[in-house]
Amino acid sequence: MSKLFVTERRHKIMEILNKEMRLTVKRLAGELDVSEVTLRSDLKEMEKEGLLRRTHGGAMLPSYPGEEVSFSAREKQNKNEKVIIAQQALDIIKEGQCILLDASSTALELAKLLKQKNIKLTVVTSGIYTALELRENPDLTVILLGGVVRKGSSSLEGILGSNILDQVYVDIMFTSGNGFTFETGLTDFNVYEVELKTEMVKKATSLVALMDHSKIGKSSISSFARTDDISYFITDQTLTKEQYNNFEKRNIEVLCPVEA
Amino acid sequence: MSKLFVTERRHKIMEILNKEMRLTVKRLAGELDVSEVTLRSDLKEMEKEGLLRRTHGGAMLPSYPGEEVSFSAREKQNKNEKVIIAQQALDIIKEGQCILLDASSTALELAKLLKQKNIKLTVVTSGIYTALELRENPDLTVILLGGVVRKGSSSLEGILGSNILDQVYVDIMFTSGNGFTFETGLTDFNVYEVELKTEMVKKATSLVALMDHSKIGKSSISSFARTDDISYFITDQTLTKEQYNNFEKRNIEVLCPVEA
DNA sequence: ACACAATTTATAATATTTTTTCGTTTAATT
DNA sequence: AATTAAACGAAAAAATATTATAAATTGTGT
Repeated sequence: MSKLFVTERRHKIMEILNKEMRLTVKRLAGELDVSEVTLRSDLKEMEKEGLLRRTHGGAMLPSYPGEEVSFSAREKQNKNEKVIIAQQALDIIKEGQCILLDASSTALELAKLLKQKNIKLTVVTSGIYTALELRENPDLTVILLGGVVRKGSSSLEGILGSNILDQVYVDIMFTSGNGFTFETGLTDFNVYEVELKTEMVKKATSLVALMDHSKIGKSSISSFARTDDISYFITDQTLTKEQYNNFEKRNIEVLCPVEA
Repeated sequence: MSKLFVTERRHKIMEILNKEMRLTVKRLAGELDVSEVTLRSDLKEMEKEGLLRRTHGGAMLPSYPGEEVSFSAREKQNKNEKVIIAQQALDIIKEGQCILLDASSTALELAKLLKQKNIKLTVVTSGIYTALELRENPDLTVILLGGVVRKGSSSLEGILGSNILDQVYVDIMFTSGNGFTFETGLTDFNVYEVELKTEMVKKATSLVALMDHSKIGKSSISSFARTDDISYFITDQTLTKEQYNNFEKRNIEVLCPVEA
């Protein structure tokens, strides 16, 4: 097998991990034919991005809410940022609309806020936990898309369930992702999830990106929306003038907290 | 079996403990293939986290002061009946099949058993918790149907998601319900859930009813399967000769526990 | 071809996990 | 209560895995 690029290798690691749910550094080294040191640095990076959980000797899929394991510290830390983003997103939503939420944790935060509101909405989502959260509020009609469910992901995957989308008219889609650059648009790493997200983006009249500042300037493996598709870009920190201008040039409305 | 990670091992310990309610260090050492010392340190840690209570030679589930015996006993009783039914259902399933599970708690028990098996299957379900349970096992391809999610129900409702069913070939459907009589067939009370179940029944090559004895002879508001649709009827108590003959007459195979 | 940067590897020092050993404690039995 | 076998805890030893650092490799641009 020819040498892989870093990105390709990490992609492969995720593939293996998704299939097997666990992996050892040793086996990986044999399989991918690189040194263990290299893989450890891969795994370290990937853990920082929340793609997996490191253990001695290997790595496992991260555990998600709903499982008995306690939340990782990282989850909790980023929560504030997600709430800040979700609160701003609320302002865009109007009574009676039909909105689409992906399975991201930011959209889950938005769902938690919606649960407490007195506003009639139809919400379509690909996130299982998002749906479970929203159903608590009887003002909301909650539709969960169908598809493949896999360990390590609370999202539905694949386009099996996308024909539900043909049966509803969607005003706004709220989505997050693993990275955003002006060139690549919104990107994510799970190919199957991206497959579904791409379909979701197509259906939405307007697209709202929910991206915390750490994701700006990064890009992941596969893209599910071009920059031109985006109508609103919501983030948790004030942007640089240059970034701001770039958004303005493309007619994208930016929402971020006012200067502290 | 390859060496487990610490996390995995402790997870397994909890699994065993939850099932057996008690465990000995010695047996664990044999089962998990690590030294007793290692396990003792595991148990010590886990006790600190409140996951279990240490004893000489082993560990037990922690007992909570306010535990109400009556309620939990009754719960368990009901659960046992479901487990008895689910275990019999297992025998019908063959490697490589595609099965359909509804959102009933009996089907959820079946899912829990399947989670522990080493058998490759495709499982399509309308139960959210059923899907979450099954995804833990990588041998299983889990497909969740889409649809409306409502408060108080962990089932998907309505036929929105039923076109996923057109894309898979289903060998067996396992379903429960609120009532069964020979005249009305299988019945349930939630009309929207029934709407989806009806579609599911149509798709399955063979239909297996999972009904505890208390439901036999009762009938609910709407029917989702005629008696003639049923291939197997699984229950938790021995039937009367009359009931048995009635099933036989219609060519329905009955599975129930052998006389005590 | 050269220098520069990025990536990967080798190696050695650390750190973690597991087992072994052994004296002590506990529980069961006489 | 004395005896005995099993279970325990502490600490050293062994086995693995990780990190840091420097060296080697590869790719890039000039």
